[in-house]
Amino acid sequence: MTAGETQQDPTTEERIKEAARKLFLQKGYAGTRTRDIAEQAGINLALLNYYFRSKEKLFELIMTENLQEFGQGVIAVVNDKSTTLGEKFTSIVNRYIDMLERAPEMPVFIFSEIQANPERIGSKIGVKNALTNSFLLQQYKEEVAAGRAAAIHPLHLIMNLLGLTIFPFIGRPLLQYGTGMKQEDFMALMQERRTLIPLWVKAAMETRQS
Amino acid sequence: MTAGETQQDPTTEERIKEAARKLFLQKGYAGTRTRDIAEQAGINLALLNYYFRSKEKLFELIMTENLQEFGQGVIAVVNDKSTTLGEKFTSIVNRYIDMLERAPEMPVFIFSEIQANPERIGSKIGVKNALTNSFLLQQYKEEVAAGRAAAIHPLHLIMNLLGLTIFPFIGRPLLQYGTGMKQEDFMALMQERRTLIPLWVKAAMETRQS
DNA sequence: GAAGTGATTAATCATTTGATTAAATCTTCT
DNA sequence: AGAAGATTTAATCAAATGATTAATCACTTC
Repeated sequence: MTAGETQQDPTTEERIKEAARKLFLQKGYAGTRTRDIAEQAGINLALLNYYFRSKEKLFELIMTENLQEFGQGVIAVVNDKSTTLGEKFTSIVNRYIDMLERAPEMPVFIFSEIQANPERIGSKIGVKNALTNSFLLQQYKEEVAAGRAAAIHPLHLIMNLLGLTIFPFIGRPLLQYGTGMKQEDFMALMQERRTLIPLWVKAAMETRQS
Repeated sequence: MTAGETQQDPTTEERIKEAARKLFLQKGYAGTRTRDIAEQAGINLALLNYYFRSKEKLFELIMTENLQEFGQGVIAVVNDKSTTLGEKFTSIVNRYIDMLERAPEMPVFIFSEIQANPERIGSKIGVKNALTNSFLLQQYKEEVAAGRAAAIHPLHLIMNLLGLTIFPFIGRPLLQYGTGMKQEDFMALMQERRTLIPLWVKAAMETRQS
């Protein structure tokens, strides 16, 4: 099994990691028992410690990967010199919606773990000042200078983009319950938002306080 | 101590509830130890069970109150016959920002508990179909009929309003870290959003796909 | 001031939970 | 086949944790 695994059944180590990812994302660190992970992975409890030393270590691995993936949603885009501001909006929205279709629990997982244990996270975050020096910011400033955008704090833009995109997934259970909407209808709305959100963010960028 | 407590020191029962609220909101159900609650409240561990029977019961109390308060952010507003659509937007935004200044951890708490344990919540939610029959919805339909709003699904509007308002608080630790921004600067942005968000939501409402 | 009642405490219980150990099984190489 | 090393298992440990109990304390009532 050692090397060159092209589409083989997953290694025991991978099975554990997969099970851990699923349960941690759903139940959080404190809400997940190592025994649940073992059962989910179909392995003996001791194997978890054999491969990953401890629950804590396994969690840190999962958390780091998720923070990484989550951060890439913006980082990979904001410094692209070859795209317009509007194209960046579209790209970020699409990246996040793609991601959230695969792992809708990710945002709640990340934000709740940060809220519960801010100190534990610190080191693992790679977004430090990713926005303040970005090319996106520069492009926005040009828009403002040219009078095509209102001079609001650029963090408003980022909040708008992420809030409009990510929040529906965070609030989905409640929103769905509050409207009696079915799963597939909800997902259809998310598809509409791929094109709507960039338009809205641009419109917001041009809105001036009267 | 029995009755007529006007601004007295809180009852033991209240102290426990306050401590529980604080810790549950921050750490979640699974992450909170009854001993932590007791310590935080400055009481003996047994008193928690004396007053509230069990951790579970105490949690349900806190959760119900929070869901209630969170739901009132929209429910109390959407059926007001005396306000315009725009006034409703402003009212909802201000209500949530007020709420989130008091309890910024509330959204993450609510959504993560729902995600971790959807079945336990079900009964406690009072937002069932609160939106589908609301007066706000009717007002929006009139705007569409009059050609003053684009004919998008009204849930988009709600998502926009809540996403723009609530998400910044959910993502605050990450956003703050990612920009190196200080606490008070962040809060200043939230004050700006009180007036900006209603404008943006209205602008979005009028945006048509080209 | 004794009895009664609710509030509070220290001590303890039973279970859960993360982790470890020692033995068993499987794999690989010769 | 058999030694060597990696993987897996069942059993067990120690600490943490939710809950209970029996005793003590504080206050009221008669």
